Amino acid sequence: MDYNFREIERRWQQYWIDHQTYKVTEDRSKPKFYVLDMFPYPSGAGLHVGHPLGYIASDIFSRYKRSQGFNVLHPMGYDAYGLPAEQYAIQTGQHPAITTESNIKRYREQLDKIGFSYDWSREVRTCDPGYYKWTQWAFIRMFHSYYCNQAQQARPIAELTELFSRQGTRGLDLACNEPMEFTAEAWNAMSEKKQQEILMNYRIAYLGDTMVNWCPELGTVLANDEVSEGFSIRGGYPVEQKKMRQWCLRVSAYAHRLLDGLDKVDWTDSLKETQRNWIGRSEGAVMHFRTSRGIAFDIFTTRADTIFGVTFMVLAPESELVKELTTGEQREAVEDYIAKTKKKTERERMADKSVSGVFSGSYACHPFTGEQLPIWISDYVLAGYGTGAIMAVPAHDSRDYAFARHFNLPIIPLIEGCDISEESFDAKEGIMMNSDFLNGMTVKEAIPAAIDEVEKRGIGYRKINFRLRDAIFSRQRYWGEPFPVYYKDGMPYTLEESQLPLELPEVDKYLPTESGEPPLGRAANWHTGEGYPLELNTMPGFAGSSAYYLRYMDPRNDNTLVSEDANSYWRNVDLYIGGTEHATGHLVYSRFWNKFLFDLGVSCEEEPFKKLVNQGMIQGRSNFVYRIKGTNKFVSLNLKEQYEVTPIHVDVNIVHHDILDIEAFRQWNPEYKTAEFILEDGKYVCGWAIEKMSKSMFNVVNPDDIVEKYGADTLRLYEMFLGPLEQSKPWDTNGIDGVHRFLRRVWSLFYKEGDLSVSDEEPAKEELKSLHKLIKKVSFDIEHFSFNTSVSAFMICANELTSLKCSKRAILSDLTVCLAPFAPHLAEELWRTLGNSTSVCDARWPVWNEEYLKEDAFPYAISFNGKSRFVLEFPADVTNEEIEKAVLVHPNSQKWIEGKNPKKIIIVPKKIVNVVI
RNA sequence: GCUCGGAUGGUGGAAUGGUAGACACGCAAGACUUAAAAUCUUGUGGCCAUUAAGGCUGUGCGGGUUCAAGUCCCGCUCCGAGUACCA
Repeated sequence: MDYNFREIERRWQQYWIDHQTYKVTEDRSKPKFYVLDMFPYPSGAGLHVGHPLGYIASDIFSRYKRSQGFNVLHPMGYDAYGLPAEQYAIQTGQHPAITTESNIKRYREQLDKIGFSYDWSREVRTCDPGYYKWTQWAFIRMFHSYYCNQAQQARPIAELTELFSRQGTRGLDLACNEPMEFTAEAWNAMSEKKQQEILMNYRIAYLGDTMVNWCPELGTVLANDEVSEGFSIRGGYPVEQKKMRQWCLRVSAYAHRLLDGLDKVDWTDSLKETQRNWIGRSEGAVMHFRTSRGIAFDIFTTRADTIFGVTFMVLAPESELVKELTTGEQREAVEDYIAKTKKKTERERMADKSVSGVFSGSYACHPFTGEQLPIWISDYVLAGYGTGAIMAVPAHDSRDYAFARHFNLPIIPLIEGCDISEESFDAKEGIMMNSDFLNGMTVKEAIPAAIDEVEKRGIGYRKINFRLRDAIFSRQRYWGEPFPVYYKDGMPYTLEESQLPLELPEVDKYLPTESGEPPLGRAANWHTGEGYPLELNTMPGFAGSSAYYLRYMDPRNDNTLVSEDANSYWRNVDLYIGGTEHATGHLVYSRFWNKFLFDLGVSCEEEPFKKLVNQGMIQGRSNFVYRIKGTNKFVSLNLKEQYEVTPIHVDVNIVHHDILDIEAFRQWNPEYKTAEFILEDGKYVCGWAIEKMSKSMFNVVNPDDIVEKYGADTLRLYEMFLGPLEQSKPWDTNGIDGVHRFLRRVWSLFYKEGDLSVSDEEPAKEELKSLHKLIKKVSFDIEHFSFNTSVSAFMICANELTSLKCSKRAILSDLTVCLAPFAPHLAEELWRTLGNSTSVCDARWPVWNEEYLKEDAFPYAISFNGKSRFVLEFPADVTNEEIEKAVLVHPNSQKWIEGKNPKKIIIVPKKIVNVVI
């Protein structure tokens, strides 16, 4: 019998379905382990060979943990809301739900062929009402919560109303959009509407006015990457910066905890660093300034020490202060400037390094010297960070320097010996000068000293600023979760939790309405029972993916997002595998969302993902043929220099080991039917290059094809064998034969000349050594996500056992269990072949025995190296004297030392012997 | 600009500070075959030597620490990824 992988894989996949082998329950008799993949967006193109890389790794890990006695939760689902389905709907009129459903079906078929151990009974889809009910529920809870900075916790908004009516804002430290102060009397005297408006300033999910890329022609907000040079990429319509009332999530309130939490998780340093930069903590001070006409405003600075170098002030063009501070004669110039900057997207403003700005006409008073400082307006200051206003210190900030040079403003150096003739001196080092009470201090001493003085004089205070901004949560789109929100008297109110889910309504078209409202504006009866209009925006993509890992714990529960029972058992994700591209998106939102649910007591762990591994991208390996210009003649790679040629991408599926299948090429495209070839050694050799895997490069390799040709087990092993999991690497089908050969070699350990031949004899020493070397190595490698080297270990073991002609049951049995996570189908088949009646998935992971790994020769010479040294291994308890004696009598060393008369034998730790001649 | 990675044969890649190049691809030779494919065996960093045995050299570049460096430290070069008027 040959290794018939098609038959084997079909049979056991069916068996696993029939016996629900991978279904898990909250079995409290076993320790839990939660292994999660980032769920995919089911795109129309289906899976290519790069997608399953992380899934295979997590599947190996899950199966390994299971065989170690853990109760493993390993679920899968779909991030089903998304733009491509909606765009397809706009073009074809097909409902996005239908497109999504058929894409999911295709994904599932492809995934099933690879033999994953998912518990599909727990599948979730973000577009399923039973699922998004809980996305909407979390939103309602965020709406009805505020963030208390003192307690560092989200609290019910009802508690805040209570506090306001008792003490006003006195003594409260709250996360908000704008700081407010009022007394209890003032609060109690306010109208209901006014109170609601004020509460909006504190809600965790709030309606706020934020700057967005607005495209009037398309009637929608666009993301930065959908805009180029002031025009929409789709359609080429003008885009402007517009302040719009949008739903936002107060992620910034959690900045501190999001930052601190990074110390408690086991992620790579680079990913943590990316998040730290994104959260962007900076320590500094807020300082109060006052114009000569008495208008007060605040700035934020991290360099309070440079206060005596301030020569002007700058406001962001969007700042509220611009109107107030612009004087009559400057009004026209200022308005002109603001109109110009408005046209640019934020991204363009960032890209455009040229200096621009306009004088406001006002002057600020220096808080220490009383000097008059001109107030300018420039787009190099961002409204969204700090207070939207800065004190400019041109000598020690490169941006201020460029601005001062451009507009001929004074520059005062503050650090002894610094050269500011060509550029500013930005480094935080040196001795202060020109700075009154700070003179003579180092910069590091001067920063706190300056802030102390500022606080003492009451002209400012210490402040930690975060770069992290609140998340804009509205989209003017159809294919997303509807907000459980209606409007009454212009104010938003949430639906009752019992009214959830609020299902996505049908619309006639998936475009904005004629009056520019989002697509939901087309829905009939889109209002509450009382006739109040419902929210027309939908939620963004990250809404549904923010808490899906919690829902997997209890996916069919209709009463709560996750029961306390299930949550207290599964707790959080022990291992999360996915791409780095989510570092500042999903992985921030998800952590925020979980912390909020933690504050609510719904999630019992503060961090959702304990360990996170980023799998690398698999790139494509493209092949080229070379057409001689102006002909239909193609020349082989190494002869192409003799002609003038055009390289043309050729489908990698008709190329083998860079040799073109000429017949297939002629069939591939009618244009090449009559193609002629100039061959080398009778073959057409193709060129190659590493590029992104995409249809247009003809380098997409479909996992289905690999499974069909080599089997799922070969695909799994080969994807792991390609290289380190975390590294990006090109797919190259060329090496796959080696892995396939290995599996056949394993098969032939069991089957000799077609017949099963397994003996019950006691294993020999060498066989045990080979097996236990494998168990040790593979156990270690799986724990360290080094799957490529464990595949190598299997190959070495199989080669050794083959040459030992091993067919001992005891050896083969353990080998099969080790192989099961990697090649589950083959392992299952062989396991049954050995006479087991239960699945290999239930077999226990073997434990290695160091006894078998010991070397028996003593001393054991490994090698000679260079002129004066050789390496010997001794058991640790051997004394140096014994070693010295042994070195001199050992045949290998004698042979080497012979005639050279060693002067000295040096034995260093780890029992390395150096012989000095 | 800043941050984080990386640089090892023809290729993908192995090496708790201890035989550099495991394992695999490719290539070469051989066996089987009418032939090819498949399979199996052997060889395979470079240079020199070859009847042998062997020798020299070698992990991007330059230093350093160490009995011992691909690995640790300092200074460069190049490549990749992320991020960026964040005051």
